[in-house]
Amino acid sequence: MNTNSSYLPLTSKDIAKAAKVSQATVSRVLSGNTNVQPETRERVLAVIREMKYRPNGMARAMRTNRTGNIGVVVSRLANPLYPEMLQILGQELTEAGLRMVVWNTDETDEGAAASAVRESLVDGVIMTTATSLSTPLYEAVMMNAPVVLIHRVVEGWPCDQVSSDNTQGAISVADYVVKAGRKRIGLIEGAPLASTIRDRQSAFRSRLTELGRPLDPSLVIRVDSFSHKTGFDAASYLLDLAQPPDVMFCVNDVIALGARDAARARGVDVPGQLWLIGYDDIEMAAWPAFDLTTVRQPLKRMAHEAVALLRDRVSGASLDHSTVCLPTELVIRGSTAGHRMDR
Amino acid sequence: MNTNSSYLPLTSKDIAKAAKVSQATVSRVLSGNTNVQPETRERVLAVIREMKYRPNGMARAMRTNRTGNIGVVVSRLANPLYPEMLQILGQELTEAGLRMVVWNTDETDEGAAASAVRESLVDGVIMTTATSLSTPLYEAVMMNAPVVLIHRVVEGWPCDQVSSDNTQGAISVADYVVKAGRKRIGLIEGAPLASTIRDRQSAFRSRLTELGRPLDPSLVIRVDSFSHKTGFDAASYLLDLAQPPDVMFCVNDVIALGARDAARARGVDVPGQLWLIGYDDIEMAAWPAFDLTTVRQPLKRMAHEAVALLRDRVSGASLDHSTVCLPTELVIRGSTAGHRMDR
DNA sequence: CTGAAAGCGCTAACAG
DNA sequence: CTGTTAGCGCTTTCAG
Repeated sequence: MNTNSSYLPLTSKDIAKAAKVSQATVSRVLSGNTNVQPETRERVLAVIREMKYRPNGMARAMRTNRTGNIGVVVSRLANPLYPEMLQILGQELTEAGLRMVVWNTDETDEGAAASAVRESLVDGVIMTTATSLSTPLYEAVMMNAPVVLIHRVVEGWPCDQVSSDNTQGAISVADYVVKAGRKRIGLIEGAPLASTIRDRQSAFRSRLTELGRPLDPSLVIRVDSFSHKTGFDAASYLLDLAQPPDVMFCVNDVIALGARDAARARGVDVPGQLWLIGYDDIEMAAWPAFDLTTVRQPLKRMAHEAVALLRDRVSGASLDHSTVCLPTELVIRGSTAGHRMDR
Repeated sequence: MNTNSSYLPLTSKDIAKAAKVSQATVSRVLSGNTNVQPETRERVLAVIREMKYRPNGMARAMRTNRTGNIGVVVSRLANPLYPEMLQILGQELTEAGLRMVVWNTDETDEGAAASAVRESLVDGVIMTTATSLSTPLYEAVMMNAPVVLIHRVVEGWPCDQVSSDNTQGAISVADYVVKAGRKRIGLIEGAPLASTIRDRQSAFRSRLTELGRPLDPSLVIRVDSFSHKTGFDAASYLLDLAQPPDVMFCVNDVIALGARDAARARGVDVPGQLWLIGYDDIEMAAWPAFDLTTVRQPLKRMAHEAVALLRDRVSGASLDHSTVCLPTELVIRGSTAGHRMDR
């Protein structure tokens, strides 16, 4: 006869009683670390199993001052880069025995995350979308809340920061494009608020200048947000110029995918008439429909690093603030090479 | 001189002392609900602001037996449907003042989520990937843990379930395809474990039979997982048949996108030579590169419903278990209509 | 090795 | 309206 179909708010006290030990002993076998006589431990464990007891996490959290929750702030999940980061961060956190609470902020309001750290609802925060305008977060950082910035970083903030080398990535694109002899170089850029975007476009510009091929301002267009549609529209504009570019560098992949579709819609052959280069190497970039040359960020390593840093900080090892910057890789695909997938 | 650059583990007691009131009064102004004299309240609030105090969430959670965390289980975020669901669920939860903790299970192990409810680390769980094989979750449900199933449902489980009408959706596809006079009807199906998939493919089959156009088994192929690649491969197989289908129904959009790319890679014109139909209406389905006819699930309404049900259950209104099933909509795009985006 | 006892910071009666 | 008083379920000394 199964009787536990109703509520069973068991506590360690109940277990103690049933196992004829003190409540403290139950606690000891649960934490596993302290010395308990093997027989006693077995007896207690048996009762726990028998009664299907689970310790109350909140009580433990309150006592230990640690929830095991890590907040992760991403921006609109519509940009496939963020789901990918979430997936990877989730894996890393799970492996570390932590839970991931997600805030999806539409380019604004990381206040919720900042509050949550300050209220001890999460042990720390991994921030993928920080900018110098992230005021509530900045305050949290100043109060020594465990925060690590990943992907986007903010110079001067006293916290751990993990990024990839966006400057180098953009330089490799500039070098590639010039070496390939492209003449009319287009750029679809964005607001220079995020460090990633800023570094990419400014490095791209200055490298081109260095190479004696400064960007023609009429071939540069700025989008105010990152989506397939804005990329589509921006690329359409450039393609409709009397003298359209023969290569476009897009500051991220979503933009580039939109641009690819704009070319498709106009019957512009890629890479025949137009080369297209993105940034991030999201999964879709490799799909035959896009087959996009792009710059890959080492997301896995970045996530791993970020989680490690955050754990150190949460556990109070008050080391200095690290700034790690990992190398990127130019991934050449059909949107710039000679062959084409399109019929 | 800013002195709070160091740790400040303030408690309501500290505020009480500074505001010359009892600690209980501080608690009262924080919860806002109980009667406090306006002047007192103001004084306390002033001190709180002044000292930048934030109440300790864990202590509150322990007292109220409510964390404000809701677990959401999704499967591999590589399927764009899940990020979309996460985004929408996140919005709904945020609006309800709740936090979203995410578990990304690769088609397995929702055990972590089940544990978390049982340990009171989350108030409830929204499950998007349940199947009859989800044992740990089933146990949690049997113990009355607040769980709601969304998207995929499992017949017979005593918990709230929110789905869309996959049967009707598939029927509308069958009707559409037959009415349009397609002759060789292909199907890319999956393992019938998830209710969504099972309902779609079985309804599609039986409707075709009803219409006197039973499915030709040689035009059916089953994939063992859902990704762009598996869709690509499955479609490639069908297209390489001596007599390939002139329409393919894919049990979800990711598969269909892969199929679209397979057609592209082979130079098969869509919709000229091949019609393509997916299911879910993920954001990318509308991109010009795919322009996919598909069936839309009312995700927003489903999420809203699920969160509402979960809140009721968490707050202990021990109503009966609801099963809501919302209508779907056939969205016709270029992959079946007369025009084409491809050059 | 184990039990007794003291709280973690808060909410919620219960008196005044 | 406000203060006093109990704990929530656990971890962690401190004795024995």
